Amino acid sequence: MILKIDMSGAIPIYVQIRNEIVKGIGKGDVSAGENLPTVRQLASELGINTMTVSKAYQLLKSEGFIETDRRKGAVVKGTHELKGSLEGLYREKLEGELELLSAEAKLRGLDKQEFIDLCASAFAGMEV
Amino acid sequence: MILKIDMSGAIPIYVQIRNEIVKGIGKGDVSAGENLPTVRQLASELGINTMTVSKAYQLLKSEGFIETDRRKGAVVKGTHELKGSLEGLYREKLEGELELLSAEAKLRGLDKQEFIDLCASAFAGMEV
Amino acid sequence: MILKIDMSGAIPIYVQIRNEIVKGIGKGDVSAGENLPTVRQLASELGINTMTVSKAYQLLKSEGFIETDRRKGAVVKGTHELKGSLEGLYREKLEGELELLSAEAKLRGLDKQEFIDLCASAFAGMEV
Amino acid sequence: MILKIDMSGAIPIYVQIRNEIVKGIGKGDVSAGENLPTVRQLASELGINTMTVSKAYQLLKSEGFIETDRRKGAVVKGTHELKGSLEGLYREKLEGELELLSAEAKLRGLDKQEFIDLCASAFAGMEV
DNA sequence: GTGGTCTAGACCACC
DNA sequence: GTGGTCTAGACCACG
Repeated sequence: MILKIDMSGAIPIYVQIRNEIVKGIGKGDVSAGENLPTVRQLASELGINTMTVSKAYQLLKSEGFIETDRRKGAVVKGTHELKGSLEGLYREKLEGELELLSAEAKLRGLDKQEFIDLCASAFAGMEV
Repeated sequence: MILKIDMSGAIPIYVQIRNEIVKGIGKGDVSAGENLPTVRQLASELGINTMTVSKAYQLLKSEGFIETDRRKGAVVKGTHELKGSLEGLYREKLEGELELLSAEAKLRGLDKQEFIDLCASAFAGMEV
Repeated sequence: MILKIDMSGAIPIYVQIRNEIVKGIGKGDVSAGENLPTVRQLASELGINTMTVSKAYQLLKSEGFIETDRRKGAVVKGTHELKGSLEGLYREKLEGELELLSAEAKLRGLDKQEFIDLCASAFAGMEV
Repeated sequence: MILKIDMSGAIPIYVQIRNEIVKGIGKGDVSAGENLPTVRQLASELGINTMTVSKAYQLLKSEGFIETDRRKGAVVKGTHELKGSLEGLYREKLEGELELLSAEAKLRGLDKQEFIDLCASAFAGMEV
């Protein structure tokens, strides 16, 4: 498990870790039922504080992406277990972010087709 | 010019203002050459400090979305004046964000078509 | 007399006018003894307030670059009349600015020769 | 880290701080990878508000001279990481400033050789 | 009237 | 501990 983290930059490290792991699950780098590295492992790999990693894991857990078991550590949950939870709120948030991204894309000179192609190829990267 | 701002919440107010204005420009609520409200106006409308609004305007200025003309206040720039500059960096950032969004969408149970439809309708909401 | 003015941007318009005129005198576009356009002329050409132009002329006068005569308007002074005045202060200011420019040039990757070549060609542009 | 700041005077304090730090990096007073004083430290040394220092740091950051690492504070970037980005715009700005300086130098009675010597010795003051 | 700057003091998230 | 954010109120230069 190798994560791209930008130590400087505005986004908090624990959020970056969370994001990278969500991407990793989406891409199938780690599948449902598999273990995430331990907090200590990941912290030492990235050269950061264990608290920071722990915070990321707690975030992932609270969002329903993983479960933490005292014996097995952090385990990725299946997609179907996630569906339906917070459905409405999530949709709203997603739509808001897409609205912002598409506004910016348009102002940067992308046309509709280019934008949609980018969206499609991003999603395609997720397919197993 | 009415902006939806979440006073509590993690995203800094000045970033929210920036985002809302980018959306507004994208949708055509304000067109190239038109004025944004003055710093004082917007600040009093939103019930916040002028410096917070000023910070948002400076951010928009540094990103090339607006200009501040000493005589006319803040003016929206044309879309074409933006193209090309830092093109590559922007693409990379956009792709990264779409990757994250599509990973999360997939894990939340959306299929490819649903995701793309959402992207398309977000872009369609922008000015023709 | 055509001046490049950036209406937005950090530098006050009257300072930009002052700078452009100093460059113009240096290049020989206007020679010692010649007239500058009247305040009204220049203001209408640039589409700005007469007060702004007037302020620029007052600045040039206070620095000794021009003289204003009620009958003849603003007249460019000769180089020799300028020499010696404020000699020490000017040198200090110039050295300070060159220090900053060379620091920045170095950090931007220019080597000494490139920097000096730029300085030389800038000065060469001034020779009549 | 001691900076010469002119509290009264036209140039904003945060710009002066930025300029002094750029010079400091150029001269090698602080090298790549080294830390700048913390915002609070510098603010109390200079007897000014933290926000003013913060503004200077953000400016330096936006220009690519420093990074702010949440763990280590503000860190000077290597010179090479700067090269190439916005190269053209920078050159234009530098040439414009040199044009103004050399025009003024000529009108103040400096000849070409004197001017170039000043440029050369300014650059020579920078770190080898 | 505008935006830009600064202060003094405060709170917060991050690590 | 750090930098980031925000406030309330003020002053200034610009045009």
